[in-house]
Order: sequence, then C-alpha cells, then structure tokens
Amino acid sequence: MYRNVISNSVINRLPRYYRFLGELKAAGMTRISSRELSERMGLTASQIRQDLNCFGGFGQQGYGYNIELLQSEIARILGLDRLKPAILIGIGNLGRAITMHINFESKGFKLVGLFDSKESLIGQVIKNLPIRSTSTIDEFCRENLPEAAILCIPKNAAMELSDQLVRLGIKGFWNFSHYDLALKYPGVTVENVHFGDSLMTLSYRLQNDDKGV
Amino acid sequence: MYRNVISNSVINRLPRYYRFLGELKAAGMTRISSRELSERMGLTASQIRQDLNCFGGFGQQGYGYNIELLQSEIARILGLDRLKPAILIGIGNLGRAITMHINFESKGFKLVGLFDSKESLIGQVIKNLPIRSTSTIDEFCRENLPEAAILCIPKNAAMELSDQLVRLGIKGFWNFSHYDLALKYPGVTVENVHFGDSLMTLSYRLQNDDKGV
DNA sequence: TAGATTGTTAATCGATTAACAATC
DNA sequence: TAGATTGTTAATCGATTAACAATC
Repeated sequence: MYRNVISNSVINRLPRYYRFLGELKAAGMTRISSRELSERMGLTASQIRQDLNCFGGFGQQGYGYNIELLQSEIARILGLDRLKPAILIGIGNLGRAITMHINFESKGFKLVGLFDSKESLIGQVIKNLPIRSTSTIDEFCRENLPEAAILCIPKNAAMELSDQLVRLGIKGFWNFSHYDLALKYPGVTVENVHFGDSLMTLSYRLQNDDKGV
Repeated sequence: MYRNVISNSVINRLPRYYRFLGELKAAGMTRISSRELSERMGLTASQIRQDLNCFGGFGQQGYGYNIELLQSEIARILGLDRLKPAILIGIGNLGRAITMHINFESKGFKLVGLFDSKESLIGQVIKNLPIRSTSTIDEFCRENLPEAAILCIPKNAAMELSDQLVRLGIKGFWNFSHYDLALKYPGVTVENVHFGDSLMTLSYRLQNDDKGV
C-alpha cells in the first residue's frame, strides 16, 4: 500500500496534540472541535484538521473529535503501543538524570541496559538496571536486540561507538552528543537534543527581540 | 534603524554554524567557502549565504569566509558576548544535571541563583551556588536582576511561579516543564525543551520509517 | 430539518534553491 | 588578468491558511 510521506512539521506536532488531548481527557472532557482545540493550543483550526487528515478521518462532521479516541489514534501513530528496547550509554549527570527522570514506557520505549566505560560505575544499579561495561555491548545487544540507543556521552566517545552500534542493529539514536550521526548514517533515525544550541537561541532572542516596545 | 525580522529557521541554525566554525578553527583552518561548509554540514551553499546575509556581508568574493572572523560575528549576533544573569528553579535530577553539565558562560548566560521548595535541599551547594528557598525569589531578583529563568519543575509548579517571575522582570524562559508559557506571556521569550516530545518523535520514526528498503 | 463542523481543494505565504552579475 | 566565490535577485518548492461542499 502506498503511504504518503508525512512532513517533519506534522510529525513534530503530534506529541503536543497527544499531550493536550491527555489533559482534556483528564479534565473530564469527551469531545472537542478543531476550532476549540486550536484556540487552546495557539494553532489554526485548519492546521489541526490538515495534520490529522494525514493519517485518517478521525472526526465527525457537526460533532468534532472524540478526545479519547483521537488520543489513542495518535498514540498508535506515534508507536507508543509497542515498547522498543533501548540502551543508554554514558552515566554522567545527564545520563543519570535521563534514566531517572524520563518515563520511557509512556513514550514507546523500554530501557533495557545502561552502559559506561568508567570502571568505578560498573555494577551500580539505577532504576533496577545495573550499569554495564561498554566492552560488553556486543554481547548484550546480540542477546537483547535493542532498537534504539541513547547517547549521553561526549562527541569523541560517540564517534568511536557509533559504527559498532549501527552494526549491532541500532535503528534509532536519541543523541545528546554533538556528533552529527545523521550525516554519517543516512539509513538510521537520529533525534538530536542539543541543549547548548537551545540555550544560545534563547540568548539571541534576549539580545535581539524588542517585544512589546 | 530598521532591522529585518529574522525567521526562526535561520535563528535555529546559527548555533550549529557557530559549533562547526569552532571545530574548523580548532582544526587549524583559517578560511572556508560556502560550498565546502555546505558539504560538511549537509546544507546547500545557497542557504548558508542567504542565512549569513541576513546579518551582513561577512565573506569576500573569490575568497570565501574567514573562519575566526565569521565565528566571532555569529557569537556577537547570538549575544554570547554579554553574560545574562539567570536563575534555575527545581533542583531535582534534571535541574542538578543542567546545573553541573551546561557551560553557561560559553552560551551567553551566567547562572547566579538556584532555587527549590524542598526544605532538605536548602543550603546545599552546587557549582559554588547555594540552593535557596523559592520563598526568597522576590528578594533575590530585586537584588540580582536575572533576565532568564530555567524551569526544571513540574507543570503545576511552573503555573504557580510564572506570574511572579514575569512580574520580577524575567524576560526569557528556558522551559523544561510542560506548561505552555508562550501562550500566556506573549511578550516574553520562551525556549521549550520537551524531552518527552522528542522521544515520541523518535518512536514515530522507528515505527513508520522504512528507510533503505 | 437546521446548525455545526469536518475533510479536502484552492489560495497564500514563507522558506529554500538556483542563477548570475558583482568583485575580490 | 582569469578564476573563484560572494551577495542578491528570481524561481521553485513546501507548508500554512482560507474557503466551502459534504455530511453528521
């Protein structure tokens, strides 16, 4: 079956729809029109209807959208109903915070392994997972077949490890390093989180925006 | 003087230019053409020239761009040369990791205060900064005039604190919470970092992309 | 049925890419 | 000078918004 390619702009909005619908559901609402949702989210009603219709007609003329139904459809589209095994590499401050702070199960993943190269950390347990030596990644991946790797390591370490990880079948990276994985492995999915870039963007706006003047 | 409005797309690319130029400089290079930079970054040469010319003509025909000069121009554009005082609120795993992990000084900010509401944390010192009680924010801000606030707190706490922070003169938020500050305070700059959304996007791609098939 | 709201097509807007004269 | 590469205008492409017939 032919499937339209969905633009990045649309994909990036899906998690936000999912969150908003969850809040509406929690508030006891059962239905909503694209117009009301647009006002709450700061979008246009047109855009919401266009976005949703990339995936199918989830609404009903004259009625709007059933909140619970729509949310579960978006969950399915996002793949949240299949927990993909993931490993996290680099248990520094950031890796530790990610491990403890993120609810992987509600976002389509299951964290199955933690790795670090620092001897003193090996064996320590976080969230019921022991920290393993990076030298055991090969063995671990052949047994557990993780699909995603979360890189909380410096650029150099990412450069050294990425070939191995791709060879071991990693299909997606959640990349906190400054290594441009997407350039080197076009067949692999990379989602970059660059704190520094985000903070510099804020600096730009504080420096240059003259809002409200 | 009239200043063109720069599009978000351009602004979001600036930190990445800055990073790449830093690497080239560190590698001992002194000049680069838009074509060569485009190949290294995975962009088009046209786009690079268009982006840079939003801010001025930093290149030279027949030669290209001086790497050091261009990087320092971008630093200036990003406002990295003025360290804006910032406070961080919420010293959980995430707030702690941000405090320790991020080099604020190289990104246009100076972290001047840490806050949490949890009694047991008050007084503890991280990166030479004592954790203060959120009840002292008013006093602290009137003395130290922070321009930015980093929110590492849950949605509810963000909802409760934001009015106060805006009233105290906070002009920019680095927002890790799920509270949509931008909707409520149109005059204030908000840079959202939504880990969960980013991870769900990765889930979508692992579920739906059939790359290389 | 009448009113409301979707799904979808058409129009607009903005961002990216291509082309080329200017010039180092 | 000749070659290279910018700065900038024009063309293209894609995303957003508007409009409206279909229909619940």
